Amino acid sequence: MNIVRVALDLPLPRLFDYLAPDSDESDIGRRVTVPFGKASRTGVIVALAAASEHPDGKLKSVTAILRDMPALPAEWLALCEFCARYYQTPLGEVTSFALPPMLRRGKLPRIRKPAADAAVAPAATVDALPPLLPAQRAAVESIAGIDGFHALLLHGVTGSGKTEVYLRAIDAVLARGGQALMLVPEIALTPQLEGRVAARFPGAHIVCANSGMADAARARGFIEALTGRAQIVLGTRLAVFMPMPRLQLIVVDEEHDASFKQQEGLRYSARDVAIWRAHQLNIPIVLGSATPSLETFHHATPRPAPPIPPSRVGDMSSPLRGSGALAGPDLGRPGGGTGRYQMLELPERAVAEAMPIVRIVDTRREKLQEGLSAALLAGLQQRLDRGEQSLVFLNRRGYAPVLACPPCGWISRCQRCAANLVLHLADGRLRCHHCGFETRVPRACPDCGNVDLLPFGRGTQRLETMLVERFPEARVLRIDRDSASTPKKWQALLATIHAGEADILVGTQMLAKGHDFPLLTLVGAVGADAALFAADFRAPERLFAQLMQVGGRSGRAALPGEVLIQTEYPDHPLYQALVDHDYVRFARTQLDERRIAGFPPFSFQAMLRAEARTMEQALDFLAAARSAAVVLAAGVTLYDPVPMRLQRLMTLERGQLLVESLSRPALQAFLAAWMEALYALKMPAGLRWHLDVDPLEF
DNA sequence: AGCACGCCGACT
DNA sequence: GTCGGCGTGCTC
Repeated sequence: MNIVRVALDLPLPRLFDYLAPDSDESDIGRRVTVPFGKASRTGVIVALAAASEHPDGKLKSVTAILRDMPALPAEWLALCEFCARYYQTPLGEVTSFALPPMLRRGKLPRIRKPAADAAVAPAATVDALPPLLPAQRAAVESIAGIDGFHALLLHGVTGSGKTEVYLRAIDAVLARGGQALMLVPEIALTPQLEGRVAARFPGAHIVCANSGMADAARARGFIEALTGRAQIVLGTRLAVFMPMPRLQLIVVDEEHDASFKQQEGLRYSARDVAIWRAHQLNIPIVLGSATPSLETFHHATPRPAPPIPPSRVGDMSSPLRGSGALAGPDLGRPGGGTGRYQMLELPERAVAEAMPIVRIVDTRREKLQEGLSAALLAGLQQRLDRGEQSLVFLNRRGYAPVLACPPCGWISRCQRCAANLVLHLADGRLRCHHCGFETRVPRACPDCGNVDLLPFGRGTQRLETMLVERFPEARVLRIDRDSASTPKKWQALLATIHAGEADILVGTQMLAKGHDFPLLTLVGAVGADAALFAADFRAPERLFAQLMQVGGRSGRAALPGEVLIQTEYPDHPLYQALVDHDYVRFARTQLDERRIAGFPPFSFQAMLRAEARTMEQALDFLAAARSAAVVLAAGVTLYDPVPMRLQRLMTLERGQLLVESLSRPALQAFLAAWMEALYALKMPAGLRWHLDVDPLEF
């Protein structure tokens, strides 16, 4: 009997079998329409079978096997299967997510006439290529010399020429007739990058993949990748699922960036999945960053002597294949890493100028003016006098984080979330940054009628207002999610900056990524200290990366740059490392702390989260989940269920339960068994839960 | 996730 | 006497 096993987009961890008399091997990897209950659905055939465990008489027949495009290759299915296993997500949810929406629904885009792609014209002529620095050349040669799977960390500051190294590596792949995949953190960066790549490979067929694309274009790109017509695929995290039969190189730019981890639905890390995929295909992967994630840095740090037995290559159960199923991480060896990746250093800027000078401004003894120190104000005045641009970096939008009535103690709170409403004076509203709720700013205190409500704290709007008053001759431009709410507005702001029509920029982390501002010579960082003592153990790592990145915006052209960091902890090692541009020192210090505390990368984690109408319900469920887990939990630590840091979101109370292990395989084995138990657990109505493997947020 | 079936309160 | 609440059970 011909039976097909179908992955359907349902929150059920199993496949569904259907009769398909006319099916054969070539249908594995095809989309298929099937009757389901009283509805019809589209899924993917992942296997054929001669018999089903489901009672024979109850099998339905497929409606239609869609043979309208090439079947998805076995390695694509294997990639989805890995994600399903590793992230404990039903296979049908993974395949559905990995397909563009149009194909998922069983449709096809209208196929464009195959534009007469010139035969592969790999590179511009060699003499037109920019010259390489010695370190770049060494990196290019290292990559070129690789045969088979190899992960490389390309570590280099902003401006050190990482992109040029990627392009050379891609060039070599195209010359061999292969396909290359390049992942970048943000949609906003793809057009810019696409321009650069297209200019470099004028004859090549380049395809973009990101969630902002129109349905048809995305589906078309997917099919072009699948048929092998696309030579280069550029995209955000979801592009890691593009089928590419001749894939020979993966590049992950800004690999440390948190946006490679999806925070909802399939909570995958595109960087980690990319590493697994490179291993699966036995090809090299290049991870690039000025401030690598500590996980990656750890793997790219050589093992300490004496050498530990070689790692077990070929263990497909984990994306960062491990040092053997039962081996723990390398605890107790300060300064040592795992040596699984190769480190490629780009120590200097490719363009001729020096790194910006970083200075710490001690604000403990000083009376600040609206949060700004005399040193920063003087710096701004100086740049203004010289006709250069400055940037004040404050990672908090709005006018003030809260509005309060001092006499009676009222503060602006969100009705739906355990959070304050942020004052947005520019449009006279109070807004919740978590759920989007907003109201007019009240004229008087809703509790006591007092009309003297006071804003507390400072956001970008308030800084902007202050700077306009303080420097009336300056053109002050604010760049945050409010002022750059659409791509069009964002482009307009960028154009204004590039045209030199702004003197002082006030901005959030939006400004930190990927853009050069040639006229910018001063960056002031305000309010950074908060991250130093945050509950999240990754906060310092993020702060360092952010300050390094925002500092890198200054002094990229002919003008030297300066960075002023205002702090009440001028001696903090994080800031001192920034002064010295010493990422490696910072990373080692952090890794030592993590080693002692037993945090990743020295342990592996998963987070079970639950949301319900009451916190009691949420925590009760987590407690029940914990009880169900205890018998399974060999080699795994289960912590107590606790409320999440943002306790209530959209009127739902949220709790979480952390699971930790020194062994990734042990954690994986535990999670698989645990999920089975959890699916069997009875749930109060309205309770929802999910598992987050390798969580980034706590 | 949908979508059924299935027993207990206020409406034409 | 019926419309409808969401509890629980199933989908090849």
